[in-house]
Amino acid sequence: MQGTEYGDEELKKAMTNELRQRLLEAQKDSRPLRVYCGFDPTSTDLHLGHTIPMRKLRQFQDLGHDVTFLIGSYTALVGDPSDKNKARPILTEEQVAHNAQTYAEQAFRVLDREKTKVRYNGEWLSKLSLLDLIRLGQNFTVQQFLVRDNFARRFEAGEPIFLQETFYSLMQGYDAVAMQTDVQIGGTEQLFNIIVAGRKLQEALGQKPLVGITMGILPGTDGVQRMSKSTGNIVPINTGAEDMYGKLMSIPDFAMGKYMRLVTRWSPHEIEALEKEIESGKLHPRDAKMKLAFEITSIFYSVSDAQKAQAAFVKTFQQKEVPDEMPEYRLQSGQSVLDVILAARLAASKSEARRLFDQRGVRLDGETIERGDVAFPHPGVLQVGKRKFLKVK
RNA sequence: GGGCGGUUACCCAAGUGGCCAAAGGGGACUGACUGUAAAUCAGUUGUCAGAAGACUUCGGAGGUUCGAAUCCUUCACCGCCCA
Repeated sequence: MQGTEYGDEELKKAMTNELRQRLLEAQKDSRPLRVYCGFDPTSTDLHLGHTIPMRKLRQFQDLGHDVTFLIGSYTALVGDPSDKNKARPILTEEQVAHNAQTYAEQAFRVLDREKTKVRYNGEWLSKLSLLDLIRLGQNFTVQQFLVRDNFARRFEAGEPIFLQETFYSLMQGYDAVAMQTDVQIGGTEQLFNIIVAGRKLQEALGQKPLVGITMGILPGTDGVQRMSKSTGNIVPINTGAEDMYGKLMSIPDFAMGKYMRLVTRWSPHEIEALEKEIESGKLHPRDAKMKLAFEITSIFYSVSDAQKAQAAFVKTFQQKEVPDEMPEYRLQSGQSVLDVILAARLAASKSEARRLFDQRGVRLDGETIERGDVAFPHPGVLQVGKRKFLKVK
């Protein structure tokens, strides 16, 4: 149960026991457990935070269980209140469809394509009638929802709680019913949806309530706030090995433990051993972080990609040399340095580019260029900031 | 339906007629240093202009004023209380 978090010891014990029992039963009946985790396609990029439950799915998969990657095509229309302190904007069906496609592809960086069922919850949710929905709702009271931490906080703070947000839990609970789920995985913020809604509906509809596994929350690159696109601290999956490696090297030292526990394939013993080595001074924190970055990068890319990324990192940031590979740009006559930076999109606007000059962040073959409005001196390697390189020919 | 309060830049959040391109925090970016794109320290963070300055921005539209994010009207959305 590495990386799980329930916020309540009793619950953790209960779920651990139930899972154990369920595994035994399944073994006796020689059938795999039906395990799923739902992802709402609310953006186009999956990031490391998303992959935590995905990796738990993968573990089940590797143990021979029946894993479903559920795309919340319908729930995304409603918007999950769980991971926000305010309601999410509601997406259109087109947006959802588009995002859903990109999600499934990215998911296979973690999951075994052959063994994974990809389903959309619109499959069954779209068929529910109003009466069905009412019947589902009869299993819950408003008070039960108000107790939920996320709602309680917003209620206290006088922030909006939309009625449709309560449907969200019902819908997710119904997913569990529709798939006759044995085990559901999600982040800790899914506790209510999984443990309350899912289990309760299953029981009400004559199914055995699922075992909920809730995973700890991964902080973003700032090390503190939850990884999320809107706080701008994500490590996207489809970002390329080098960028992923670099972004991981930029997490604060104190966040390494969480990343090791939640994202790597390392065992608890290995992690403890590493941490001891760091503490005793035997292992340099930087080297530990490099191991971490290497491990995580190689999960999503290949080992050789990770090696390349590491080599490039060492070269550019530790030895401050020019990387082997970089985009090229063909200089046109009459272009100033500023023109080149804009044309190659190394800065978002002229003002931003100017600031970079003022801050002494622009170099050509190692020589700082003080102003942007001069003609491009000569072909060479243009460096903008720490990590943007351009071979100008 | 009535009363009151709110809508500010990437996010959170101050600002209630000129000193506001708009405090503060987060994020992001740059530099120094280093142990790394960590930590720490310093700086930057609307656009355009070499500087002076100009232009656009504070939910939308209109208005008052020499001058508005700040006042008025109206529209939209949200919260609270009452029904």
